[in-house]
Amino acid sequence: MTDQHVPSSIKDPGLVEKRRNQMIKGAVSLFIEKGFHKTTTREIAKASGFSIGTLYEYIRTKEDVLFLVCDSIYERVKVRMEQAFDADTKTIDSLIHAVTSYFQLMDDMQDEVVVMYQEVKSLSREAQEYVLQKEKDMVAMLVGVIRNSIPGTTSEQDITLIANNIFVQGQMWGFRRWMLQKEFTLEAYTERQIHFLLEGLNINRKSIINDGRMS
Amino acid sequence: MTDQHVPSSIKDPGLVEKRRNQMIKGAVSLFIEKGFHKTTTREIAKASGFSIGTLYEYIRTKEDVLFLVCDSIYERVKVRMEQAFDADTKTIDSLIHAVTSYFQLMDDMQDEVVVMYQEVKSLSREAQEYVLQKEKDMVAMLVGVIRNSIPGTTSEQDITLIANNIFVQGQMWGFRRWMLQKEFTLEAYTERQIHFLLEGLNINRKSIINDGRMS
Amino acid sequence: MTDQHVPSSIKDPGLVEKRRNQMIKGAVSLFIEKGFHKTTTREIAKASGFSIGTLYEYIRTKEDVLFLVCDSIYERVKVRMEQAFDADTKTIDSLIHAVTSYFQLMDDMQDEVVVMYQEVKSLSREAQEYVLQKEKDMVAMLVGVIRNSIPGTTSEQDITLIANNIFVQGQMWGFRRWMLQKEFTLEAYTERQIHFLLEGLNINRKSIINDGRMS
Amino acid sequence: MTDQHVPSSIKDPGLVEKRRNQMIKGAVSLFIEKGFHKTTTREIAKASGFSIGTLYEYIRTKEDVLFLVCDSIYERVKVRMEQAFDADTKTIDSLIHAVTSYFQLMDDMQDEVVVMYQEVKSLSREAQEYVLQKEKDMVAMLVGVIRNSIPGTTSEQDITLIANNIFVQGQMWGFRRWMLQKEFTLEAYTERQIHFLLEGLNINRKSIINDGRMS
DNA sequence: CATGAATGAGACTTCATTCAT
DNA sequence: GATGAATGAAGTCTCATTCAT
Repeated sequence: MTDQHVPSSIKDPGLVEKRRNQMIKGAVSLFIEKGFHKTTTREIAKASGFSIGTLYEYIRTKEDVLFLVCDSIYERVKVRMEQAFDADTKTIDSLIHAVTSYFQLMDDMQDEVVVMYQEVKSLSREAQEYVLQKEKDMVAMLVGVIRNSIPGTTSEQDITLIANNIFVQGQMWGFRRWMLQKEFTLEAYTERQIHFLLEGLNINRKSIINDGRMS
Repeated sequence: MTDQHVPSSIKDPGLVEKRRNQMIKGAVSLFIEKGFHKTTTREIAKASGFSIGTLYEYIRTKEDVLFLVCDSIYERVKVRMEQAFDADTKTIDSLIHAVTSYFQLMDDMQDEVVVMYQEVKSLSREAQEYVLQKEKDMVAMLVGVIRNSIPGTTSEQDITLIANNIFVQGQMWGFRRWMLQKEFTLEAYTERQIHFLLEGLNINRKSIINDGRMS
Repeated sequence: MTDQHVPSSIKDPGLVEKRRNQMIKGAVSLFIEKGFHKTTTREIAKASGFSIGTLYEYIRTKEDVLFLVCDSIYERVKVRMEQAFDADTKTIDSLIHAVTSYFQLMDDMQDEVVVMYQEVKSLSREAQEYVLQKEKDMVAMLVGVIRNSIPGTTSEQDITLIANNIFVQGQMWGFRRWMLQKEFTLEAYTERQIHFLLEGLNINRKSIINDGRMS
Repeated sequence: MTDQHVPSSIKDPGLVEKRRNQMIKGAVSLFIEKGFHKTTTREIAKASGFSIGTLYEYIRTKEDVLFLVCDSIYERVKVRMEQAFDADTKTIDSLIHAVTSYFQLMDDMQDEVVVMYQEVKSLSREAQEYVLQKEKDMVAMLVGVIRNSIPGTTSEQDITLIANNIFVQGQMWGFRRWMLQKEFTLEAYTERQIHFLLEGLNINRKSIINDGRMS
């Protein structure tokens, strides 16, 4: 869907979406490689496969590219989280599944996620608040899963804290890869984090063996 | 001590240290306010209390300022961690004390820590590796405390994981302040994180009441 | 009549004229509002009611638009001057009538006239000479009226000078509106200028009351 | 005197004045040659004898150059008018002298004056109002001379009108040079305009021969 | 040692013009 | 004939860095 937050001079919405996707794809890899500030608009244009003039038909400002990139990453993460979290079962397994899926997702998109968190501060206050909301939505999803899966005695505050812990543990798999990915496979990392999570909640998990791998 | 990694044309080491401290102090607040890339060298010079010409007597490039700033923050964090972790006691209380002290430290220096992690990627590869080593040292300190404090049956891998978790939980207090610091006081945050930590380790903590507040 | 000085790729002369009239109308108001240089061709196209592609079917360059605009203004001024100056009577009243009509005209078209004189220098030398000729024609018309209306003892040089004075006094009503139109109504301005004109020529004007208002 | 309306990053006011004078000199000739919009900042820098970077140490914006140029021209005109108008004598000769001097001035500075009036509209509203005030001051000077020199029966309105007429007649010597300077010498032009001026005022001037030429 | 004026590479952005549909 | 997406030359302005004083 065409992002209505960044106006374009091009009228055809389908074209706008297509070109912006090219743009995001090109920009993400550049941002991963050298960061937002060291990437020039000409490089973005070239990596997107069109001229600098064309680039500016689809955005107003270099910062718009960053916004589009961040928004797209958030969106992709969110969509995949929604897919993974839709289990109706209210068992501990659905929490295990959610965490496993989320960690897998953070592994798949680690470059994007790392870049996004490093550069988001370069957005305008407005734009930052916009993406912050998406972040809150995602934490809320995690909160929902946890609340459904564990004994009702846990306080809302504790649930929030645990959700944040899980959220950040997913991110740290990417941010601290130089340490963690030398010591753990993703599977081992996931297993141990879930272990401590459940122990922390005093849940006598039968088995973590039959957790599903997410699609 | 004068940082030997950044050469200066000035001979007097005492002067170099003095000027660099002025510089770091000025630069940190600018970086916190507007980030490294949006801060100009002129602004740094002015905030440091001397001219642009003088600034360049004490550094070679703008990146040197960032390095000095990151290094200084790491150093301050490390020093305070060493002070807090020097307990010889091998009890669970020393872990509790260490975590509490560390979280307090992360609260005190949250602006600096946030800035440092956001900008460190702008350093050269060399410089990044240099500061990464400090990061590893700090995690190692945490590993040491944990290993000393808990039953010997815990695997080294688990200890590493727990150290990383604690480390990141300290950082997230600053990074996610917009969420956490609305829901928790530092004390409550600390208490609950320690609670889940010990539960996760199946430690039947007597009391967390007598944890020391660090200096 | 289609202006043959600016070629068009469109064959149908009626259409060319129609489109160019739309174009001139749109462009004039833009030029009045923001000047030639700050007006973009896209804005001209939009104000004209067609697309940028279509605009370029009827002109070759942006400068052509300016030429068309200047030419159109000159033409409109000239036509109205011809209507007002066609009196055959060789009396002082026809001079009074001519000046009155001309000032009225300059009042009606002050925006256009101001814009034209401010932007004409942006035309090519050729185009400037072309419109300069129209200017000369208009002064010549004034010269004709003066020569016919006043005693034959006045030198040709003086007549030229007076024609230029009148010409410029008409323009200054628009150019210096911030001063003159605060102090004078158009009627008062006209009356006093004619007064000094006739006094300067030592003409014992009977009455200025019966000067005609032009259509 | 350093123009306080355009801030500079250079601290030494003497240097600012010196460099700005270079700048104005270079810019005026470029503006005369090709107009403000077709002159690039790089050309201005080169014509001023310094680099583009240095240019921007002394101004914020290209428009600042135009403002400095217009202000400087106005100031030079005003200073010379003050010198020429300072006569205390309340005779018709002082009017004659003033007009003669003013026309001479407009002849000397015709290029500058023409450029200034053509480009002043590109200034911001603020800046336009600032220079407009100088224009008003100059007209007021003319008004003062006229009021002192002619019989007291003339109305203030008429004096204003005459002052504006003289003012514009000076300008038109430059603006309409393609016509006037082919037909008149400056002396003849001056003589005939003064002739009509005095006749218009019904002043029986003794002789215009002994009018002073201004410095 | 300190200063700050000078430099110019290079960044972002605009916009007149073209041309395939 | 009409459209509007694509182009890229060129413009304004910034800022890290140098060096004469």
